[in-house]
Amino acid sequence: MQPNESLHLSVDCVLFGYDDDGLKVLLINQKEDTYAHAQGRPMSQLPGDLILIDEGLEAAAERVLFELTQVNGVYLKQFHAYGDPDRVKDHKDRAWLRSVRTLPDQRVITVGYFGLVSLHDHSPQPASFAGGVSWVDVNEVGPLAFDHNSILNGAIEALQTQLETHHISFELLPKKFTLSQLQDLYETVLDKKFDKRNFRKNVKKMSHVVPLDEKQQGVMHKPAQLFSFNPDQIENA
Amino acid sequence: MQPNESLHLSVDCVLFGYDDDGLKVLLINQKEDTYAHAQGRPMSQLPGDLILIDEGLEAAAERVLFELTQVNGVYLKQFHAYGDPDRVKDHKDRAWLRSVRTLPDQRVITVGYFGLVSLHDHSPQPASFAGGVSWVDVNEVGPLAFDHNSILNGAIEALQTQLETHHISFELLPKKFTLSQLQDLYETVLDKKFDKRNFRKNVKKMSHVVPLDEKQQGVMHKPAQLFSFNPDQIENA
DNA sequence: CATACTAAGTGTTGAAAATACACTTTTATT
DNA sequence: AATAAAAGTGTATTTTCAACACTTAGTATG
Repeated sequence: MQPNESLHLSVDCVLFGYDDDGLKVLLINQKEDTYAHAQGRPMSQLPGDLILIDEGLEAAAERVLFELTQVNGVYLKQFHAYGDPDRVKDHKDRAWLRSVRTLPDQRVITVGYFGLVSLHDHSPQPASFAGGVSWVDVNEVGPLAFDHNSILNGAIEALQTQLETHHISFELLPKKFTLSQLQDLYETVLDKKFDKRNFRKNVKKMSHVVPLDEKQQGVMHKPAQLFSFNPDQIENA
Repeated sequence: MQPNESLHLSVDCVLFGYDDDGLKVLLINQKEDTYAHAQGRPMSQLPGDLILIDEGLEAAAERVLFELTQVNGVYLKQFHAYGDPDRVKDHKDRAWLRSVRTLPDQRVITVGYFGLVSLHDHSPQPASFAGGVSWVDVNEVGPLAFDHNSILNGAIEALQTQLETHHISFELLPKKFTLSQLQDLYETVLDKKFDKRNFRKNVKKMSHVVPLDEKQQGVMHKPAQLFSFNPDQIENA
């Protein structure tokens, strides 16, 4: 039983951002100049980094996210660990690795976390070191570095199942929202349509969705009633 | 961003075994003599080990399982990674660590897998190196080493949700089984009762459960019809 | 001030699924 | 032949899910 002398561990964060425009994921664009004298082309990738030696996994995910988005206290959930021995060995990824890692040939196991933010009210300001940072519609994500496309897919699946089993929708919505916004969210994330009346019937049964004494403003149609989530009623079990 | 020079990664396997007697989990009893000249008492723990430097996570889980049970090709599923920096620092666990690890102070992150076997027909022969190995009823598990009690709980939860969403029950049953055995399995794992007639109605709708031209033998009551699973009909999605 | 535009909001009906419930049958044993 | 033990079976009720179209409240425009 030989020990694993030399093996690195990282976290990768799939940060989902939602607004009326759709579901986005935060991607990092590798710096162009990394590739000035190397083969390969800059690609996008998920925000991730090696964990610190005394840092918990969730703490690492929070730190990486904060460093990249300045956002704190978002919903974060581990969904899968990726440990293929060759997952960072692909030719296309070597130039970038050489530019940022002291030991670019080292095997890296990564633990995937997905995070949820609303792009409505607190729009996170992506800190732009290490190349650009951008929100990309989940349906328009091109090829990513490493195995990040499968990590993204794993995160999307995890988000979908959790949206149906846990009460997490409010993490993606503004504090005050309309029922149409809530329905759009479900339709976007689960990629299916719901009947408006049936959807509203179900919402009325959810004790954690509470109507406010307030209406939408500045819209050129019948203003919708606003709702919010009652944190006391949310069982996150 | 200091790198994680020195950090170990292991897999821990929660191997569930099922028979008419209940749901068991495979535990390893730490060797008594490890503690001859040390404080602390021998405890039970989950089978787990450091992964090899070129080994995938799932491959590592398969290897550990094979080394401990001689069983190959069992259903194995990753469910969670545990990375608390102090998870192997507890006083009670130090004597054992010193006896088996070259670097007992090293932080270890572990990835949990759960596995399923039927104790009915192929009863795995626990290889008995590293102390005894035993099947313990999941409801009678005492305090385990490290954070293995929470890992076990995580595995039980994962098993429960997967039993309801995926078709995995046959992994825990003999190739030929009765509907009462199937129902008992569901009741044991999910810890709730089902109505016999309604349960059977539901089973009849499952195209992957097929009746055989064969009956139970040697029972002193009406012999039950035997069923088996049709692998072609099982969508593991 | 009337009209048009836009999305909000609202109930009912039929079909399907889930639940509750008790007696008869088949085999082995004595 | 009687008994014991679990297998096997059907119906009625309740609940949930699915399909479906018009009216309302506000803003903008002529």
